[in-house]
Amino acid sequence: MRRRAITSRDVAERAGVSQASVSRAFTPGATLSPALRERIKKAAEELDYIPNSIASSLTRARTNTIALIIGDTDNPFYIHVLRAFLAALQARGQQALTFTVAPGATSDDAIRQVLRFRVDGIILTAAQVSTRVVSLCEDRGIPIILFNRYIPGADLPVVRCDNFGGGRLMAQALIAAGARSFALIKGDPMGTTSQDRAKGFFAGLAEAGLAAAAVTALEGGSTYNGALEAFSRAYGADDALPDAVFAVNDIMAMAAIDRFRHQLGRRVPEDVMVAGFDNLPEGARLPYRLTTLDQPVGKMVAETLALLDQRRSGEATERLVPSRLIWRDTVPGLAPAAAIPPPAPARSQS
Amino acid sequence: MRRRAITSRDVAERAGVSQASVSRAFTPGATLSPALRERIKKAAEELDYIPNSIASSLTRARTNTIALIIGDTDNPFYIHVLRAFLAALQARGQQALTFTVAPGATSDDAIRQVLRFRVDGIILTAAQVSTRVVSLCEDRGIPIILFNRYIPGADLPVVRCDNFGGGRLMAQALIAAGARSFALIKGDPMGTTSQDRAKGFFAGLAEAGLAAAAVTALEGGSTYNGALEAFSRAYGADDALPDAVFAVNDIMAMAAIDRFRHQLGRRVPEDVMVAGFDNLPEGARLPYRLTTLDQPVGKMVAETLALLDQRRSGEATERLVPSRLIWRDTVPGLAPAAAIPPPAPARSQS
DNA sequence: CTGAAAGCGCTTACAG
DNA sequence: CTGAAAGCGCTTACAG
Repeated sequence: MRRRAITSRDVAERAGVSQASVSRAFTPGATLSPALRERIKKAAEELDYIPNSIASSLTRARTNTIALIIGDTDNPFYIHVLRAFLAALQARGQQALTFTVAPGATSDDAIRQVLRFRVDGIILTAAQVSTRVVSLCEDRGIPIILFNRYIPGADLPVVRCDNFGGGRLMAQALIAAGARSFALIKGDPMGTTSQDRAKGFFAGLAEAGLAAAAVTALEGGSTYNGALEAFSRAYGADDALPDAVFAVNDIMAMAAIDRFRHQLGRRVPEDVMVAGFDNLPEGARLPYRLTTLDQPVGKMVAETLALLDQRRSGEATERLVPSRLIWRDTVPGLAPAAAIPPPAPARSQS
Repeated sequence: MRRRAITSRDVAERAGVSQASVSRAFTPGATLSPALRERIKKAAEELDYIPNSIASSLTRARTNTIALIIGDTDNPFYIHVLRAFLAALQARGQQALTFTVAPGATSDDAIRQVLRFRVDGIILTAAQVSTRVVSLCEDRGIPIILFNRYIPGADLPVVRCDNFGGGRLMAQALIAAGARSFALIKGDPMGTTSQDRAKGFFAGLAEAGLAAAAVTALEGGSTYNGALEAFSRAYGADDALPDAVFAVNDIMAMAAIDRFRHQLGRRVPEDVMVAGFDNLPEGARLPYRLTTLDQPVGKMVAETLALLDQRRSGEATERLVPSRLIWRDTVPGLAPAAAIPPPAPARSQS
């Protein structure tokens, strides 16, 4: 039943040429007379020949495969990032070896796996790595690029949003909207993204002369449920609410809105303003109409792949992409709702 | 800079053994004296040796890699499915080569790619294939398993939810809740999933003596935005609403609720009942509290991997998994809200 | 238990 | 332009 696979040698025999010529017929750019090429293609077609790229990977020492390691699949933002990478990689004709890593866990195991496969590059999203494993990659000349995260010790190329700048911008915006007391809900304590957004937010407040005492800090673990619990513990039925809540990502901002509206019967933005960060398509929908900061996923993905192409794994590079304020309805009064561009989805409409 | 990779030969030299013994030291189950094994492991460690699985794939004719082809990343359900597969595959020590396919497009190109890579199996989710490509897989002994879809022509193993039964069940439930006029919104016109749910729904109505005339059928393309547009066209501010809406998936049910509540100012369920299918975690949240049918993703994924292990690619097998009614707040009166189990997330809380 | 050798299916200098 | 041959880094009969 499971017959031996058809190889280039079988095709060669049928076409009456050498095996090397068959290989050339399937190698773009190889020199081969049109006559031979045609004869070979015909024989290959008749035999349903499909070249074995495992074998070609072995000789060329390139697999045409990129590893995608994603550390926070609970945050829809990284799902959109994953979709964008998968689409972009496919468009480039590259394969994607996808790994997910439990939050908090290190991606060392995944990377060791990936190293066996001799991938052409590694993209690391919202996940941790040890410097030990980073140097294993460097020794092998396999570029590893950080997406929206940096690692203080290691000197890796990174593409990230200006998280600090975004946090600062949002502080200014909320102050302009009249807020003077705040809650800030943070995400992954190990993640530089959450930390930088929080730092930027505090910096923005400080510049306006508002003390850190005006801020209640909460931990939401970057998930909807984590944030819902944090808000439930922090704000009961009779508690006074802050003027504004800044969630370091949209999914936690959505949890804030749900807590206030559906469990406490408060109004957003009249009783409490809420703002997020990411510009998820989900946050743009009618139950939320969330004011947020846009992370340009498409642009960040393109920058990442461009860095990968340069593959100077030695030189550290940083591509900082700015975020942009998106005014919707959960913070009052600064921009007409109609003027707000919808988020640009990764590939199609969500 | 990029030095030659360390191979088993280097390790052999350092340990003073043959290259074959090094290979055995890294092959579970191979016979090798403990003394040698230890000496080899030590040398390997010192050299940072990582076995090349491209080479081993070539000799063993197994890559330990499964292709995941997913055709509808706009529907969050399939994102949850993808996450579940990635987690399960990793737990089994297998790699996942992930492809997305644009809705409506065929996965033939992706499968041809994958065939070059000599994957150990292909899982096809919400995507089309041609019978031509199916037979290419069969010829090569590569099992291909359909997840939540079947292909009338081809005789492929499939794991799917009892979509017909679920649609029928929901018809009965809505009738029991008092509904007599209905809107039904369908998804991908090419997808058997959407079709079967709709058929089951009509069957359930017919059994209760309700004519198909009591149903307004809409096309939502399985997306939030597609469904929102369909409802916007079908129901304006002054239009009478049906007693109940059955959306063939949750994401379209969420669009229905948003349209009615936020754009038309109607109440759900008082003015119109809404039910979905999938039991998305998103639909369980406070703004929706959606009544729906649960698809047991974890179980379906486990069944799929079990089928893959059998890899009798000739025999067609069908694993039908039942769905279960989840009563929440968008259909009144049949079960206490507190008694409803939350959806079981793929890996952790969403 | 261990080693020498053949082989997996390609690519790519090297000749001609 | 084309072919014969070596080689990529493993695994696995086959001897000993």
